[in-house]
Amino acid sequence: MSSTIRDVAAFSGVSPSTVSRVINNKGVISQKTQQKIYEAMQKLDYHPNSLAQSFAKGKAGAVLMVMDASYTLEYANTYFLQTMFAMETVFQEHGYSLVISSSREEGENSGILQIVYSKRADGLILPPATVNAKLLDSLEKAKIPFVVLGQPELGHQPYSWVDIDNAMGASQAVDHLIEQGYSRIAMVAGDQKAVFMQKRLAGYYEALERHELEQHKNFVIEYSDDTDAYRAEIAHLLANKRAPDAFICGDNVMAFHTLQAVKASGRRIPQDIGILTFDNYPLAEYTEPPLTAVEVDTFLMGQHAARILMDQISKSGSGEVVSLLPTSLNVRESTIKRG
Amino acid sequence: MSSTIRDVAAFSGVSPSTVSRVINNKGVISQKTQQKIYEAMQKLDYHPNSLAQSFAKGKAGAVLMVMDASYTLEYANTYFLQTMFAMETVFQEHGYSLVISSSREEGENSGILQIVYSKRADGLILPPATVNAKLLDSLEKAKIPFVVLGQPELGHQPYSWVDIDNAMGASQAVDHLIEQGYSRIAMVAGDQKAVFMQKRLAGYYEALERHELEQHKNFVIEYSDDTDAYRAEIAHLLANKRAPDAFICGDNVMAFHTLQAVKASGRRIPQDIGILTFDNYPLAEYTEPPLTAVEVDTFLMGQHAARILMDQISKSGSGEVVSLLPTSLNVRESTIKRG
DNA sequence: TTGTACGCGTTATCAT
DNA sequence: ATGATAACGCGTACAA
Repeated sequence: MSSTIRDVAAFSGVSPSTVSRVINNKGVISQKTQQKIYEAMQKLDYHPNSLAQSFAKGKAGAVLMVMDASYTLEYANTYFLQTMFAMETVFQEHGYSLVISSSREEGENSGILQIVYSKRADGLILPPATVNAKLLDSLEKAKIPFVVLGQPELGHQPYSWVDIDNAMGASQAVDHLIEQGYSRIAMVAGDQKAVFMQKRLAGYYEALERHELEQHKNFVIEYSDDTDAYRAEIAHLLANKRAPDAFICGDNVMAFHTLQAVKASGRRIPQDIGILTFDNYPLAEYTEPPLTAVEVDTFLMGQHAARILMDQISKSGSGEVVSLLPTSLNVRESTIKRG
Repeated sequence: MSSTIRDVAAFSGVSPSTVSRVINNKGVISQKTQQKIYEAMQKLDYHPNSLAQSFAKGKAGAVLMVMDASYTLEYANTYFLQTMFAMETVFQEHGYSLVISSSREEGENSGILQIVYSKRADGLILPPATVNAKLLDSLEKAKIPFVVLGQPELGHQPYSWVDIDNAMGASQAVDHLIEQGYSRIAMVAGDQKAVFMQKRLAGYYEALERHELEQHKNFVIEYSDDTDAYRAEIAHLLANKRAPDAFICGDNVMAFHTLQAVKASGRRIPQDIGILTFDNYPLAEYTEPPLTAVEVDTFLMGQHAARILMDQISKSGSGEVVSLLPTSLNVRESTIKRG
């Protein structure tokens, strides 16, 4: 059996409360007794029972991060893990531990609530997909703070969230392409119902406007999972006399197929056509030519989310905070038209 | 303030212990009181305080998974997350929650031990890199079960670990290539000090022997991060009259560069040269031609590790278990020589 | 089948 | 600056 606070107290000839004070750096304690107590702890190999501490304080000392299984297991995971790592680092600094749980079924949040109700977590990090009116209501009642990782669907929401500035990313992309001498810029978009996609489109339009470029309806291309169909579409588009001379792609897979479709059409990259992608996955730099990418600092994202949550937990109720993180451009060969 | 077991007891006119029995399905309770208690719990919106439960039982009800930051943040993460998801699923089924922590500095495991000593976890999942004599000793003393995720460095170790059968993967790869009519099979290896790499080499040699093929020393190629140098090396190798006609690559990046080096040399894939890779990352299927890959079921790996750990935790001390998981081959165009 | 009483290890309040 | 004492919410012998 491991030793308890009482053992330490007995060994050093003081009361348990004094030992507790030393452990928590609370109140004032004389140098002498403090010394004695530290020695006793050493001798007895004492380690505070964190479960008992949590229990006594009524604080779990833990944060629950929910991962959206359906989403997380796809591409996004490369990023998700960095985000998680960043958060764990912040929590650790604050003496909190990170608990992971998965939302298995859409809209089924009983697992999350279970943990909240059973008081196993002092705060939550949630993926946008799990957030719905019912959950919000429950969390409100339970008075437990949370931060959403990604911009939520609805307009303004009475809670904190963190996301990268997708509009800025698209805007940067357009600026760069124009600077490189491209002028007929197309955008390959995935699911336009997703908030981040809408933001990217908004940034794209904003930049075109800023540069006084015409907006061509057929320059916004809906990506299709039917690869052959998609490549045919690109080929068709390029055959047009008013074809685009640059593509901003929504993700690496779209970029990959676009790249190959463009090459197949006989156009040279980057001399004839520029290609730029959102997200910078490990293999993006290995394409031919390497892809210029809108870089997303997911580490920073996790860090921000974690810090905001820590704030809410300590100064219980510091209002909702929204954090839009800047993107940056990782310029590679695929868009270098001018030396 | 939320209601406690005492409130429920009072409300339903029984003693707290009876309520406790209902919660834990222990002992025998009459249908009638059981009914009453359930109703009371409902009415009072009662949820057991999991912290108090853990405290009373002296069990954390949690498992700690350590992630090797230096490794995890690289490519492997695509897999790591699936493994984590699988584990979380298993733990959840057993009523355990999953706590994540990162090992930040090499050999610095104070964080892990901190959690163990403070009794925040009942078991551990560890990456091979964290395991050293000192930690083993501490864990032994603390009597806390753990499972290592990946075959450890040293020979036989007195603990459980789970890994994929790397030798089998290499063996399968060779078999497939030979079946397709390739006969001069080279292997591109990364760091040969890594256990998994040694196993893959062993499988490769075993298969060559089984097929009575000669082992050429220069057919085992040490991959170099200096891309240009590596490609030159491949070019040089291919210029040789006794050049390989197939490459088994240690990971997707090696495969990518090999692919491009081979193409640059004017050889056709798969007609002239076959290329096969370990690991199947999202973008592996998007190369030209798509890469045949040794598939690793990381979900299964997590599941096994979690189950073994759950076993150790419940039947405290069921001896060490070693689990080598089968690989499978995802055949794509890059090795289809024969229809 | 149910109730009583105590303990789990720590913190917090109130004295001293 | 330190000690005594009472919680915290639950589980569990033991008694009934």
